[in-house]
Amino acid sequence: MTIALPLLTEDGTACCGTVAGGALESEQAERIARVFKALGDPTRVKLLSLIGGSDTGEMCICDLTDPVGLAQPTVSHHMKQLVEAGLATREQRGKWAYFRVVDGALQNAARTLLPE
Amino acid sequence: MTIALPLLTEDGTACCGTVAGGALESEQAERIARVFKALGDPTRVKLLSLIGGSDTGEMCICDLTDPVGLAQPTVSHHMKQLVEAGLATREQRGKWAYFRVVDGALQNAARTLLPE
DNA sequence: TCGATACATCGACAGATGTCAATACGACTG
DNA sequence: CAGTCGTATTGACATCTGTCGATGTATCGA
Repeated sequence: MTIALPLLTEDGTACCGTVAGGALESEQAERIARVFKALGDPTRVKLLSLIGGSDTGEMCICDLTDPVGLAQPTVSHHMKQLVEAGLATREQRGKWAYFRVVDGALQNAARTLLPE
Repeated sequence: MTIALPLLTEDGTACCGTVAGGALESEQAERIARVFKALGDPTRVKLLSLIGGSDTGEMCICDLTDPVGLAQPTVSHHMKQLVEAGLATREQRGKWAYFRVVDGALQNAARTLLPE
């Protein structure tokens, strides 16, 4: 199964820019910043760690509201941010929406901070 | 219950041992988010890549305003954010303020995203 | 000493962000 | 079908953020 890599561009040449690898084009900087912006909120960091640390690897909103101590709409809002950043996926099963951490997404984000 | 949470494990100190309470989790989540918040702006990502990719490894504000296309106070503001996040250092030499990327800071940030 | 240069800070502003209550929507259940 | 449950959306609000012009501060050169 192939997963979209939010940090990588489609064109082969200017692909894979890293923060540590020299001057970045604006487009690459924006792409990189978009992911880290999603990681720039303590609630979202906690949400990702909760989901990724769960035994099944997936959690629904109702299981997340209590640990983070925020209202349901707020948690829903944060999860939407994470999904749009390519860090989480949403799957509806019955009444529940199950969220997972996208496999490899955090590794890809980390890679943009390391020297090439 | 103690879970190995890649995002919440401290690199050196007080790692994942006795205190896996919620309060400590929040504190670590905040510390992690603070760094990524600084990386969550395309201008700051570009600034870091410019400085880190320069031949001397350091640049002054006057050399940074043109590449990012923003006014001097704005660049100064962004560099302050990066310094406060621990990602850059500032050194005054004569009229100029030279900024460097903190050695190992990006690697440490990356490590908080990787599995233990 | 005077002017120029490099930078930080201030004040202001528009826009983004995090939060919640209220509400709407969809799916199950009786 | 009616009601309940889990989520998403909306609207509202306070706060934060990015940006710039104007101004203050320190340093250097003439």
